[in-house]
Amino acid sequence: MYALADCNNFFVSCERLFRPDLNGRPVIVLSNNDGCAIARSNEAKALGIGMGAPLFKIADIVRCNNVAVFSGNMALYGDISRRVQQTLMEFTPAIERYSIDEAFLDLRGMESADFDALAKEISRRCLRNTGIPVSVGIAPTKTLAKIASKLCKRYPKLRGGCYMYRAEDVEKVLRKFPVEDVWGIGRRFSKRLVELGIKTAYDFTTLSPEWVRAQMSIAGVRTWRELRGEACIEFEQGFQAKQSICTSRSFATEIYDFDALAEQVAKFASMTAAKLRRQHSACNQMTVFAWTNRFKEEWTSNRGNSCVTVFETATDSTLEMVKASHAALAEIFARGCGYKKAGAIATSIIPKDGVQANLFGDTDTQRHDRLMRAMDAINGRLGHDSVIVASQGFGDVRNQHQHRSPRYTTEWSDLPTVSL
DNA sequence: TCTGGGGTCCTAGGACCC
DNA sequence: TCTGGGGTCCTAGGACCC
Repeated sequence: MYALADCNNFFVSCERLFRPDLNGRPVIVLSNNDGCAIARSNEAKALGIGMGAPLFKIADIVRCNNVAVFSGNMALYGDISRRVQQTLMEFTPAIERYSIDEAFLDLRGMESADFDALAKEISRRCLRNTGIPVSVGIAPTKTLAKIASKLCKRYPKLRGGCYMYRAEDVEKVLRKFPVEDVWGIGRRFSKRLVELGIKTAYDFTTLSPEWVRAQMSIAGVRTWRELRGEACIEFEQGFQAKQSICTSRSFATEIYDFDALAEQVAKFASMTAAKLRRQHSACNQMTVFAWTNRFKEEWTSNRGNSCVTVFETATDSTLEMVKASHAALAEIFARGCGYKKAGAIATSIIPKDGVQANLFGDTDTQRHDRLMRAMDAINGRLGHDSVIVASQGFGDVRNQHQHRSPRYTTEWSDLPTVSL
């Protein structure tokens, strides 16, 4: 059996921890630049605010219904997420952290347990320890556990825990479960399936595996088998190094100036390098991209561009990556273009201790390593961006966060920024 | 006026090799 | 005049997830 623990409306629940007055009121949390609603309380969902709805399109609903609005506060959410996970660890060390608000638990070996009681107890203890409401589904496959946890949200009677295993019960649930809500069946395929009359998860399980394979490739077959009770999505415990690392942002206003954009891109490359070092990796390649505003007609003929840099030797050096980002941007930058979003992606990632030295390289890797260690140590103690590469610039922040709550649980003390 | 950020996996097709 | 077969690797694009 697998359990899925899914935090309800997670970002909203985090904000409410410190603002209990908001219980019962519609609340939303916004994406970067206060762009879209990316978390909604049940009250906000009931008002018809969709996932990803742009703020300007729901401005009237927000105003007329006294919706509480927050900018995303990832420092807070990350910390609360860690605390929820700590509570989950009280039940088993076999935990797969699937996202900031979801984790799978591997319950194999606990067959004698009363799983329905266990599901409810996990939920109860998470709420008690952290204040976050959590839906816990237990089932023989990950895909079914996801469905079981969704049932908890739909039926408060379940008290946060749902154990689903008997074939006839599963079938009863699947017959009513919309195919588009199944984990692994996204917008594209569910549209096609519904057009073919495949409306529920149960309908999907009645298709032939050959048809599913041909139409939806092996990922589709995996979902098909999981719904039929055959576990075939692996449980991934412990730390997994990322195979690609991306840092990107949209800008509040379009950037036309090369130097201004180069500063932003330098910042992204620098953040990507720091993330690489945090997981003890180095990358062989970096992609720099700069896109125009995809919602604006005038840019349909010029969507922007991207450029791949291949390093002679795999690197995690901020200096090298910032330098490369500048050169890459120079390759793709077009005068007269209004850039709305840019980023830097590290790919072809390998463990840092497996880096092959390059016979002909002229970078003094050991000096870079020492410098990066010092930089990370200072930034770790004094707050990130205490020491930066000068080409990142000191320009004002180009993002909007009008509704940011305090970083209640992780605030750095008010140390001054140190420039070296 | 205003539209997020960060990932994974699979497949098809081209380049290249012998 | 005639122009193979089999394999690997890489990349771009598309699907999915939160």
